[in-house]
Amino acid sequence: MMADEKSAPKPDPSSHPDSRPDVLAIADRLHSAAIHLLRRVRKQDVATGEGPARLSALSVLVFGGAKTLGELAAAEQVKPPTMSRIVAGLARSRLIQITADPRDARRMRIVATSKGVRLLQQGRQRRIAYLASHLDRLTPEELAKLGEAVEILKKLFEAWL
Amino acid sequence: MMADEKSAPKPDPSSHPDSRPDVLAIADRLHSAAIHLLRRVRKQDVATGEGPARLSALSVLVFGGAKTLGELAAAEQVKPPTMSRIVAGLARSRLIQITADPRDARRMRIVATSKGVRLLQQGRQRRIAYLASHLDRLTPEELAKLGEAVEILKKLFEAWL
DNA sequence: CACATTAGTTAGCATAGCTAACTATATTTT
DNA sequence: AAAATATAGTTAGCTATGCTAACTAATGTG
Repeated sequence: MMADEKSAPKPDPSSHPDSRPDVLAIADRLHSAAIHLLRRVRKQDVATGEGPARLSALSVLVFGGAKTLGELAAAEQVKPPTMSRIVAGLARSRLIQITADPRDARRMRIVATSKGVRLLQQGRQRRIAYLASHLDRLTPEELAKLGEAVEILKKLFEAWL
Repeated sequence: MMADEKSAPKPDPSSHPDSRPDVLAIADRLHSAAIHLLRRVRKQDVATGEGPARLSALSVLVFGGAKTLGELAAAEQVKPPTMSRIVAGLARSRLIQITADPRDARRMRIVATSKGVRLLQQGRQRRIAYLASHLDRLTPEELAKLGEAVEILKKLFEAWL
């Protein structure tokens, strides 16, 4: 895990394309906050018995429907051989079902099984409940600000890649 | 990577300790936003030539000063054998310096070398600059809200573990 | 001094990432 | 239609990160 890295070195606006000098400082702390958040939440996933790459690929299938191996690899930003092994592991645990594509024998059609859906939803439930139990310490005003910030980020990500 | 998972199932306030029903929804989206953010920013680290575990351990040393192997393992929430290999890798790349503790020959004193400090700062620079270049699309108002939210999270984390 | 505790290492296992080289099927070109 | 090319996945083999169990070495403690 990254260390706290509280204080970034002072940005020098004259040598940087950013028009506003505080953007770097906010980027810095946002980065640090995201690391801290996930570091804490991820520990809940151990209870599912599956590793993070498998859980993540499974979530693509559960929320996005049937995919080929190549589509899954692209969605996860991973190379095909890597996804090949992840898929093999998920199949061994009976969390996905693989069938042949009738149009193109090279392709595989991958779907989550009901067991896969169940496992993912329970894991998600655990993570979110854990995070929510801590957010519960915040005041309603703080919570509202957090909600707004998340919406801003969501919008930003849509225009990112 | 986790899929988007936009819409959480409606929370049932009667069956959950949360007094406010929207806490779960905010937790859900905050979690998703953190995943998306780090997924994007982490790719900048490839340029350092070191893996994430080594960079993270190195950052603890750079920002926290000398540590023993056990202290590093605790800071990274990792078991000693894991940290043992991470430290070996960092030493091989001359990013850290290991000396014996004169008081206790079992302990090792680990510090970042100037090469280590340089590498970490450059990597950090890259990550933050990349993130900042995207945050630059936001309005000053949005940026300010983001800054507030980060402060709220920071405060929350301090009272977390 | 004998025994227990503590700090790190070694061995061995699993997951997860990569590239290079392969097989099998489709598509395109000649 | 045959040959060449392109595409989908797999296999083999490397590195890095995580773990537990079992070990060595040094320190404390009775």
